[in-house]
Amino acid sequence: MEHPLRLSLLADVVLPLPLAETYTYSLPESLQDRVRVGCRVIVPFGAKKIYSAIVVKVHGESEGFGVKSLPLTGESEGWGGKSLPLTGESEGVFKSVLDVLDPAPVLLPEQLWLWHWIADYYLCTLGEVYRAALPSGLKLESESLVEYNPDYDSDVTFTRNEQYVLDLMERLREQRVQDLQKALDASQMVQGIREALGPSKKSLNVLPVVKSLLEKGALMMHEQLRQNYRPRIVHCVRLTEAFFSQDRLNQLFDELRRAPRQSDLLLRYLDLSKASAALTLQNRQLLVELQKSVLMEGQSEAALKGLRERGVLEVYEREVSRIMGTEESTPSPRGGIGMGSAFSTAQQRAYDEICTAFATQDICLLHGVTSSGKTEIYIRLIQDQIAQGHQVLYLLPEIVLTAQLVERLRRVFGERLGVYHSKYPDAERVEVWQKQLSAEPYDIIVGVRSSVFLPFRRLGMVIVDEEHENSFKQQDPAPRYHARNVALVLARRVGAKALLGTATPSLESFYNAQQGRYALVTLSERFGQVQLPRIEVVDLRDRRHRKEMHGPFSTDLIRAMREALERREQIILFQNRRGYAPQMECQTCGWNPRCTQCDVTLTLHRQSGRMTCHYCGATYPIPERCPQCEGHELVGVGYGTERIQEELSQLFPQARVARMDLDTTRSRTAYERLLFDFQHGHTDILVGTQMVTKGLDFERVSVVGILNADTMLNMPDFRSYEHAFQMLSQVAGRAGRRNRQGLVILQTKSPDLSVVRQVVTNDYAGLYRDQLEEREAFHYPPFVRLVEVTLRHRDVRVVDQLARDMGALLRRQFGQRVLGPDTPAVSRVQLLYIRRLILKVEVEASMADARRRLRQVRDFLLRQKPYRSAQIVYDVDPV
DNA sequence: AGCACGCCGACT
DNA sequence: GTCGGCGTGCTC
Repeated sequence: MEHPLRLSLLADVVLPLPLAETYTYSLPESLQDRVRVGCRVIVPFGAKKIYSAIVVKVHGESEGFGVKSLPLTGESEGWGGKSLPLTGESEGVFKSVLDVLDPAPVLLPEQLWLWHWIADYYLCTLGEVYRAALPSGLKLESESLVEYNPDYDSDVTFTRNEQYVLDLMERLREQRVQDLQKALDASQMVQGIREALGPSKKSLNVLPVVKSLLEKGALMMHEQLRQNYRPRIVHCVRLTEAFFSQDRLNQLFDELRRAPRQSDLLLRYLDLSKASAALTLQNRQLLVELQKSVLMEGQSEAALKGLRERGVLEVYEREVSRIMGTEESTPSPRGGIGMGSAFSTAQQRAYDEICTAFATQDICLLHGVTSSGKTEIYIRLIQDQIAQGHQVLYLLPEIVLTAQLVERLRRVFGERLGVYHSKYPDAERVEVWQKQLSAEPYDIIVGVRSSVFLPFRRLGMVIVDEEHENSFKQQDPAPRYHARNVALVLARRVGAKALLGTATPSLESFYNAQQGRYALVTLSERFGQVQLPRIEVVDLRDRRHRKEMHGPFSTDLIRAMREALERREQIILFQNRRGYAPQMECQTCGWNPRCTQCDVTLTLHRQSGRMTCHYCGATYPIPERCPQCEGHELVGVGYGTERIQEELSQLFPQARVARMDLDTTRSRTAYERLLFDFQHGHTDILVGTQMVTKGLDFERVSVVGILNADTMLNMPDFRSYEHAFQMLSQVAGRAGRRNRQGLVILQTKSPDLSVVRQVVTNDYAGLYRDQLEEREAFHYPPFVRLVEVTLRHRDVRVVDQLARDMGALLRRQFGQRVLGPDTPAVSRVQLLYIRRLILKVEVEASMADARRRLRQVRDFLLRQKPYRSAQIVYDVDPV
């Protein structure tokens, strides 16, 4: 450390890859003072790739020798070729950092700490956390480009395929390798060359051809970092200072008498800039700045050129935020904060209780029935936080498109509010991220799951709305983290308060409240004395028996809908299956079309005229005849949202019916359109999946129909009743606003289940009591912690053997805490066979120890020959 | 996750 | 005899 001359530094970095280790790079002197922990750097990795990596540690060489992961074999070829002396003193041992991307860290120390916590707790790698945490605009990855070399040696000869690809490249000049295959396939289609290539070949594989063309020098290849994020630039026009005086302008108009176009343009400029000045007031700069595109509408470019040459106007570029656009029309009520809207006495009491609770406790559960006005309470708490100079993170589940809520919060908080949502363009998320790091960050962020990763310098409170929602738990790619729990960990770390709000608390949270770990505040009164809806249970078996079913609708439901339509009120129908029919069946022999890659029946989609696998997304044409018996009658069995919509149109031809499910809400705009239409009464009946259950507030919904509650009640899951209660209560809560009690028709084959009764009487306490008792008796959360183990392999025999081996190994470690292996209901997805084990860890036991053993078991098994190509996935606290 | 290297079947 | 399939191992 005391070498005064040159201390060469090393940086440990995290790559955006699922790798367990950090990697060490040397820091060229020129970069040393720019690098800090939390910065992004560009590093080469492997033979050719280049990535942006995050610096997690900067250290001197001797210290850096802790990188045991380096295989010090001494005969590494690729980088430097030097042997690696055990002292690690030599240059060339490590590759160099190529560049530093950020002048200041993009991650604050708390974020990095949180990354480590997540990787450790959820049994994943830092690289996986990195991938989830940063918006893709901040994650750079190189791509290979092939380029046509016009100067290639004309003596070389080419095969027919080479010549073909070369001709293509001569036109394209430069192309991403991934795109070249597509370009080739497309041109083959057009030219019908397939036959020329021989009938046996499905399609020409470009990679080998490109490789030989590279060797022959006809193509060149290089790696390029793709910059995904570009700031938005607008061109602005302003009057130069020389012409700020009225006299000078008058003189100018004289000069311009022969140039009417220029004169017009200048007049227009003065006009428009004054107009905008009138709106924005007092700012002298804004008085003269105008967006070029606005100014130039219907004007001539030549006139602008003339005025620029005279030095009257100047054109310049300005970076603008995508987030607010340029319309600053929303008045930002900076002074309005602290006013607050009128609280009901119940709200005031709840607010007071929360404040009192926070004096002694850090986490508070707000249990408030649907429409009790929780949002107003949040707003007041946010205002308090802002007044104290703190920031607030407001988390909400993925599915609730934030539009309604954001609109409401925007009215109160104006530009102090930032929105972080996966359905927004990535560039906007990058800007939110950068603003958080700036000197003037947002005071409140409303965001989904991934916003727990955003940097905050002064976080004072986290609000988790709809805390019971499962979409807070990331399912598929690791990290499988629960944003609510991560937010709680973050809050504790930075000393912030946490408020969990919901009408139907998760069992875990309510249990924590009962145990005194969380404060509990209850709000049992709907705002404005609106009554809870009346829930009518309709026994499907009985109605079927009495022939009172019309397809999926009982006569009870039809009557309720008809009456609502006559009163010009709106209806929401909930059916938790998308598509037309969840299954198809041959009328003659009973055959069902199944997915070739997954162990499931295919869902019929009328809209696309195809059959779809809801597990892998594959689609198939509808066969003309049954492949088993040649029969012609293949019919859809059961009801999806698409079919419900169709039946409704027949039942009520005059009603306007809309459908809200995954298929109709692919884009944010489509989603918002649907909501807008419903909200403004352009739709009478809204049919949908879970999406319609989530916190949407509509004024005129008087009837809610749950077409078939049994799909939820029969789930083979220890949480199925809890989930069913949550979902049914939430959807029921959509009914009956203001002046009239709503009506919910709940259709089920099991009307006598206790959970159905509890939904009807809104008896959360009853549900909680029953479920908790069961959880305790059968050792489920919150009495134990679960880790779900999923094994996948292409070969059934291998996966079965692995499942047995793993079961044995885990039992040796954990004894009877291991359940399984089992074969899940859907036993094969995307050609992979699936097995499952569950580990139950007592809450008193050391989870850290359990995690360490789980890691060991996984690493051990994946080193075994036959299991190398297997997937072993741990899901900590599965939902 | 890429990607390169290496070992066995269906085409020239 | 080669081309090209994907199993296996490595990346500072």
